[in-house]
Amino acid sequence: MPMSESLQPLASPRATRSRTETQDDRVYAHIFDAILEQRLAPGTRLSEETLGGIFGVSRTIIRRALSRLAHEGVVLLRPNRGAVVASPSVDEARQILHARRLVERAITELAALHATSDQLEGLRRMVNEEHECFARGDRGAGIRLSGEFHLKLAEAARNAPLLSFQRSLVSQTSLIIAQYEGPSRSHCSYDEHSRLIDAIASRDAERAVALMMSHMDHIDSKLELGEDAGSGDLQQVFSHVMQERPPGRKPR
Amino acid sequence: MPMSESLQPLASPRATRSRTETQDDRVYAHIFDAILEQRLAPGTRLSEETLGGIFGVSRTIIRRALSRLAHEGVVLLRPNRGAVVASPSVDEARQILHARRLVERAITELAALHATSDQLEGLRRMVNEEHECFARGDRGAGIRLSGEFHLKLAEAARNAPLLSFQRSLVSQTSLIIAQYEGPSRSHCSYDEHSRLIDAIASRDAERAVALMMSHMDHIDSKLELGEDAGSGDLQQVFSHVMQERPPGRKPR
DNA sequence: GATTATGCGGCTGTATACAATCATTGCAAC
DNA sequence: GTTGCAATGATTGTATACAGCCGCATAATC
Repeated sequence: MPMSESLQPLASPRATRSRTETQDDRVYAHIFDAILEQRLAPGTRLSEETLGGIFGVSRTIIRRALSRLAHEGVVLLRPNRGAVVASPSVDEARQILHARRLVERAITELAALHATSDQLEGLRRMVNEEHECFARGDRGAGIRLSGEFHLKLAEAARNAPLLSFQRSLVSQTSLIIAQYEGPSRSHCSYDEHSRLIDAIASRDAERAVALMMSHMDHIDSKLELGEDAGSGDLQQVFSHVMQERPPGRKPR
Repeated sequence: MPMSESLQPLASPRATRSRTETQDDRVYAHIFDAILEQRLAPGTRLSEETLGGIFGVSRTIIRRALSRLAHEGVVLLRPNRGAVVASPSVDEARQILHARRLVERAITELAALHATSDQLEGLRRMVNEEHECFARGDRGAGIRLSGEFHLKLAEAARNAPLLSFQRSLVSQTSLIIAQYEGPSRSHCSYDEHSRLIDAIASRDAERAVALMMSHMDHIDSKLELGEDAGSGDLQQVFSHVMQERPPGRKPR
């Protein structure tokens, strides 16, 4: 089959993407978004052949996309056993959130130094978009946009390695939120993002960092990363190691 | 050709590697080490076919290895134009070193909390090995081992995302050292590493961090990241954008 | 003589065929 | 009824064939 142009599933998930993008980027982005928006639950198997069928490309492309996703930690690649959507354990979640605090602090400081007015404008637009998403109840897109806000901020910090690390942390955080968010669901108050931008715009690094840290506290407090001490629910305890299975499963 | 066992070039570059490791890892490690030990200079082209011939594997494997290396920033993957050994610009170098300070601080604090005596033992052994390398004048292996020390430390910090980020930063730092190190070449004093271990072993996080930061200062001071203001040497200025060429090149 | 076409060689991008591996299921033995 | 084993099916790991792109070199033109 010579690379049929058919089956092109929906246009690019979001508007802003280069025209020169290659196939892999398209596939990568689609799977990525699907995971972050929870259309693919943690633990879901990602068969190369199936995905190849869906996107109309060969396994080669899918494989590369999965490899990238694995590098970012949103997909787990088990040798000879295929790929699954990652489901961070409570301990992993703590590590990720800890790392993220460090990075967010650094990024905030740098952004307060280097952010251009264009970038600040872009950030404000993004907050509005995020606000709209939550207003109309699109939780998945909200989580994703909230993540993209932090990514845009990282861009403003002008430090490539930090940006790339942040990308991986934000992705994984989104996964954690999707997995562990408590019943409150009030959510990443766009208001916090908004005030953060104000502080950065006025070049007040200290205040910006303080806001960011309290923002992080907020996120942590909404998660239910219990004490991990025997919840009694086996299903829950082994969720990070369990395969997904069709509802009616037989024990043996 | 069914995967000829021939051409297996030298055993694994270092002793400690799992038996279950796949071909990939072997190729990856070889190229990685070659770059860090400067047997492959920045800018060198890495042809898939050539490498495949050398290691006796197909381009598929080489491609994966190169992709991993690109993720870590030691290889630059130019679409349709092949891979080259990365040569960080002065600005990129600064970003990397900045990020590294952040990470090293965090890692040092965590290591002071969590390092086990086994890990401390391993660190001390590593410092000795490093010492021997410099003693017998093996600069390449010295740089590599010095990097591995910082990686082992990151392991002791028990934070997977930080470890993986550190891996990428250390690799790139090695590249920077190889590229920009001044004439002094006195080098990453193993003594500093040694005293750092002492501080961590005595759980004195504050002192450990102070030592680490002065260690970072030391590294910075040995680099010649000039003011970047017209060094006059075009070759140098455009090194990050320039193709490598055989010595006898004609202008047009 | 300088500048722009054009053909050629080498290399990468993609798809696919084949081999190896793992998980599952059914059967036999205890 | 449970446990261990072997065949089977599905899925990934690897190699390779083919197509397309890039850059260089030669050749043609102004």
